[in-house]
Amino acid sequence: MPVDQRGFMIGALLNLPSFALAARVNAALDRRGFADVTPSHTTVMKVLGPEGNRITELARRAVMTKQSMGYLVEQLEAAGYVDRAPDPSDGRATIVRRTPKGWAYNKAAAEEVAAVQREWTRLLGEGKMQQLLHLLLELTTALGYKFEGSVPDIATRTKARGGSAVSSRRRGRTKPRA
Amino acid sequence: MPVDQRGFMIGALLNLPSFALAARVNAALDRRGFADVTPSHTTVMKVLGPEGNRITELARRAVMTKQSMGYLVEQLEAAGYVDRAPDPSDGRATIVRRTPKGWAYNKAAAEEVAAVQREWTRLLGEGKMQQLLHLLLELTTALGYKFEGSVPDIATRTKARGGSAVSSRRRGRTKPRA
DNA sequence: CCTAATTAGTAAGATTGTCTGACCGCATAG
DNA sequence: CTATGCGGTCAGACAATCTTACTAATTAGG
Repeated sequence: MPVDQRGFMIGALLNLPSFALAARVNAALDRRGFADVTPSHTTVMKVLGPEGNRITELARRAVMTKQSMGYLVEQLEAAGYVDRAPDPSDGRATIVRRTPKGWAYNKAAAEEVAAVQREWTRLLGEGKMQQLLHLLLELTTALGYKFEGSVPDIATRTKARGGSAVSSRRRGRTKPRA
Repeated sequence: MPVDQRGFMIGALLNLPSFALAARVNAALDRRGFADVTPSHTTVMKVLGPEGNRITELARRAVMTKQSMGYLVEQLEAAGYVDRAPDPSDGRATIVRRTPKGWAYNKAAAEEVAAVQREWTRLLGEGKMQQLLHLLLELTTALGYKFEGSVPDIATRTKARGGSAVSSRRRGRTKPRA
């Protein structure tokens, strides 16, 4: 590619494979009987920890309002992927947890990502794929993400409200309270 | 991280930096006076070639319907980022092209991505960043993406309808025509 | 202990971006 | 020169967001 582009190549170079991977995995999960899980629901499943979490915590991790998260959780519950139990330590809170079906979804998703990773390993060669994974891990770690549980902890991410959820700002942050 | 996770690490390892980058760049562009460009509009600007393109072509590249693309282009035109000219070679078609303001946006976006890339280069070291970029370029090339113009040609991507745009399938592909 | 401030979650309503279906006008191939 | 196809718009539906406003439970400060 043109040399004068190298300075901002990182954008496309991260986005294109990321997008391709998501498309592949989503399509595969549809075929495997999880067609009722939309990309939005996938976001929820990604931030949902193995022991379950509160709505508010999920909303914070997914960088959306708790109302929006509540809406998505409601649908996931209706579809049988999660259930809600009262939090014994706090009467206001509910804990959202995976059901067996939710775990099956998780397993299937992990398998499909693994399948794509194997395919890409064939394309790139084992050594280069290992290098790539290692470098990406170093980058994500340097950016402050942690990989302790079965799911990356994105809770530490810079709040970024108004980073991805831009639209609202279009009409001027609404009025400063009546 | 746990070894048994390495098999599908690629998912998070691509997604997290990709997301972080997008958030950073969007926030910066907002501050620089482009707050009226939403993430959806950004998609359009990403697939819009330097010479301009037809709506249909843009829709195909962005993997969305031409109606949706028409809607976004309309807004970008109203906001002054693009204009529309009749295609001299085809009376039906219109060419969507960047205005000076559209080019300014492009320049600002490239600068911001470059700034993040420089920052990440400091975190990782020059050598490792070059390695990373090289490996990612190899991967995207192997996946069939091309980097000839100023914008990656994602036209060759597998159509993927029903990969990312899953929602519609939820209520069963609508009825098979009355 | 009370009261005030905070937090978890829900409710109601608006908005954005997307889709499908239906259409019009130009283009091109028999 | 007519039929079929393609570029684009219009109309209507809907999913996933957001904001504002609220209730109930918790925690902190006298």
